[in-house]
Amino acid sequence: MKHKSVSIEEYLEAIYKLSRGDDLVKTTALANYMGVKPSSITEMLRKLADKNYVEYIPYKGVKLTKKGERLGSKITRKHRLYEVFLWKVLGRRPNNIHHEACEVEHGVSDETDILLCKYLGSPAKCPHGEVIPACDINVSSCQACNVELSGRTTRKENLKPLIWLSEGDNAKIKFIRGESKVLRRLYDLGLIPGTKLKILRRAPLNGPIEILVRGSRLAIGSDIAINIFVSKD
Amino acid sequence: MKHKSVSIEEYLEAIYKLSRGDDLVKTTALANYMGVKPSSITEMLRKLADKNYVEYIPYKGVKLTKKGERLGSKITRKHRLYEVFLWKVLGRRPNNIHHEACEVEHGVSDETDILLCKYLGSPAKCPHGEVIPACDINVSSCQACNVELSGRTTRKENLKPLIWLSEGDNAKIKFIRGESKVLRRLYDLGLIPGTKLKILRRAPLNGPIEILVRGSRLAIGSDIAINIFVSKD
DNA sequence: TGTAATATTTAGGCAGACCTAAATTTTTAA
DNA sequence: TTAAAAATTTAGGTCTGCCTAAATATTACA
Repeated sequence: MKHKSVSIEEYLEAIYKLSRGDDLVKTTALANYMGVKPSSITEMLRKLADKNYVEYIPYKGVKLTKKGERLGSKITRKHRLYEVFLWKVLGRRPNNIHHEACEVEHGVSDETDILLCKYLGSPAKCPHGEVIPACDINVSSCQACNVELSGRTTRKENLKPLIWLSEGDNAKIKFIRGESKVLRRLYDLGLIPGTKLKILRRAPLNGPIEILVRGSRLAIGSDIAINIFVSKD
Repeated sequence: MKHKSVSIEEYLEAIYKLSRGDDLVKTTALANYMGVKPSSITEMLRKLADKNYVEYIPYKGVKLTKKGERLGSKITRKHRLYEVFLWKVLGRRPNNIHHEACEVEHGVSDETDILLCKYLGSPAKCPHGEVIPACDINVSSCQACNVELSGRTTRKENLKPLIWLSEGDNAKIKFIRGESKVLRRLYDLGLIPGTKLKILRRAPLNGPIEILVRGSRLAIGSDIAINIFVSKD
């Protein structure tokens, strides 16, 4: 591998955003989002498919592979962490910072990603309210990350935020983000890494999510649910 | 103007670094520094000259115009401030961070530059010991910058750090960087913005600099001199 | 001073990421 | 169900920044 392509990362980030990791994304949607002509999208999708970042069905749409989702969510994460930095640390207003984050995100290293995340207190959302994806260190909580500093490995699975699941989905908790009080609160509810659950009902627009855990119903607010990352089964 | 070119900024940064703003830089020196073939350098220098960023004399070398120096020093500044951030705030080791700063520098906005500078306490050097160029806000000290938050204008002149001058040079102090104690210390020595001076003797390698101010000799350490920015006359 | 070594530029190509215009497929709705 | 509309892809360019090889200018030193 010689020189990582910034535009490949931009495409993956866009597809990640428009698909939430699931649905097929259409050429025109991408073209509008990225501000290029549809024909340029087609061309690039071919290239992404060649490199195994996406599954591309001509005329139908495109969706990320595991590999593409891994990179797409990583770039998205760097973008949003940098936005949080500009906002919380430097005091910038949330408008006007998106563009800067777009330019910088491709240059931020994985190491900076992790250190910045800790420095910012493992934030859950960017200044515009979007979920910050989980890191890819193989830990089950941010607390664990604070303890073992070296000898880190990488997660094999791509995790989804619980709040992205649909009614009826089954999943297993894999990672809990945030300060120790988040972890404790979830522990009290019996929601720890390894716990299996099913989505029963989703209130619209940031309302609570009803889930089934070990046979009993539970409603959790979106402010806490945003810190729960799962693997769908 | 449509889309600012990252590589133009990289060339200007390299020329700035290799020339310290003064001397002619040779094609081969640039080629080695930038890791491209000399023929690519020639081609780019032509383009830079067209855009009035450099004065290019074929077979002889190249040097920055005012405009080129302004941009070259600005990029260098962003690069080094970002390095200080990685080093002092995130705790990264100085080695291995240069590359990341190179990638990110072009995306850092002027506004972030200023806020980051304040946040870091107006640092004088990057982790590798290189001088961080002055900002281009039209103030005579960092203290002034803290006071007037809006209605800022831009300096018309490009300033040089005092420590870059040679024996015999005459100059005028235009800007003093750093916390209030730096300003006070220099004030006690009679070195305030507007003061004219002449370089009498430079000790090698970060030794003190002897200057002539209002008829009397004065020796200032390089740790303090690094915060004095002048216009050569 | 003249010639070999070195530095630099010129000429001609290539790859990436975009574009327009034309062709084709899919969708919509009469 | 089918024709018009919309979406998508194909074909053929452009522009940027790099490369190699060949030509030319400069420098070094015998």
